[in-house]
Amino acid sequence: MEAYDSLKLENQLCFPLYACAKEVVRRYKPFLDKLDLTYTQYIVMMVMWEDGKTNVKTLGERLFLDSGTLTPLLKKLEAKGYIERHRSTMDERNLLVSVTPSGMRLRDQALSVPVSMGSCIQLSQAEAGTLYGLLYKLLQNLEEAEMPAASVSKTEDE
Amino acid sequence: MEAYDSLKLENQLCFPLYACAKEVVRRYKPFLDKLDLTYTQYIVMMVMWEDGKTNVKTLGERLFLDSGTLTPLLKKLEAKGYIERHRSTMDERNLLVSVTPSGMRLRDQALSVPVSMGSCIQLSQAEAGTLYGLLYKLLQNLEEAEMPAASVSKTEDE
DNA sequence: TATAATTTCATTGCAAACAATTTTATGGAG
DNA sequence: CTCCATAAAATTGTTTGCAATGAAATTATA
Repeated sequence: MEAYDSLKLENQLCFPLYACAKEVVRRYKPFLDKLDLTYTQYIVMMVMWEDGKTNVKTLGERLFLDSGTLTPLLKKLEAKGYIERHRSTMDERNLLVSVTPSGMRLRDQALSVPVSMGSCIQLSQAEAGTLYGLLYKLLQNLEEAEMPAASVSKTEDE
Repeated sequence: MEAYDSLKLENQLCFPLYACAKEVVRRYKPFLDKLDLTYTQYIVMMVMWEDGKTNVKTLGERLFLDSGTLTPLLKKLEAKGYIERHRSTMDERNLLVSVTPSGMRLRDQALSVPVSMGSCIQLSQAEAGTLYGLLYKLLQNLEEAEMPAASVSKTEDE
């Protein structure tokens, strides 16, 4: 047990998490290219297909993205004709985002994407379920922990 | 069971993976700021601390990064004085990267980072182990699957 | 009601990340 | 030795991603 073992890449949980996410998104690209979507645009469209209409704030909360990322991305989706952006008349601070008919048609083409990706993942139902559960648990833990105090002195772990 | 259920965000494995990775990296920021490192620079330094000397290709294979990402990043680390970059005299295509004494001193400051992050993650030893195993399994599956067959129709020549 | 605080989105600046291309170097095949 | 394929980095261009800040609308409060 060396003094610096905790700094070895293989002892990190975050690294396979980081690498996996990156590689999975990269695997999506060939399939999403056919829809003229990037991965982030794809998950935005998934919310749009489900909800039909929302605003930037709600979208950001669901996807863990902020307006700095969403604003230019939504403009691109609008330019492609998949969504529309309008200010709410009730509260003009809100930007309402809604799917267009063209955007809804895209949904049918997108149906093949999860199927194609499933064959890349190659995990059993049980493994995928376990992974899914742990990731959402971690996501929840992170939210509860808020942002680190940056001046954390010494926390003992078991 | 709707026809479009497979396109629901909550039925995706990739989304919590994507969101988790992003949020975890974000939680690193306050701690890494003290070392004047970004997350990607941090994992590069982890390899440098372990290996002392390597080249861009090997670094990229370990971290799943290409030269387009590494080249500017390594220049920044060099500007900070943590590493040095030199062409190999044996094969001038290779760029050798080595850690400086200043870079090695950084290692001691970095020791607190995994400790601090552990308290954000909040998973039991068993859960972390399961997650770790599944992520590496997925990573391996992705590598074996190569890039999706979307446009791979090349006949092999001898 | 005037103004202060909050909310919502947009903007700016910087650092990834990667595909595609280019540059330079090496290693054959003839 | 010349020509060509391969290999390793670097470069270019586009899209994320986020912190920090700004602008406009709304709400709360004195």
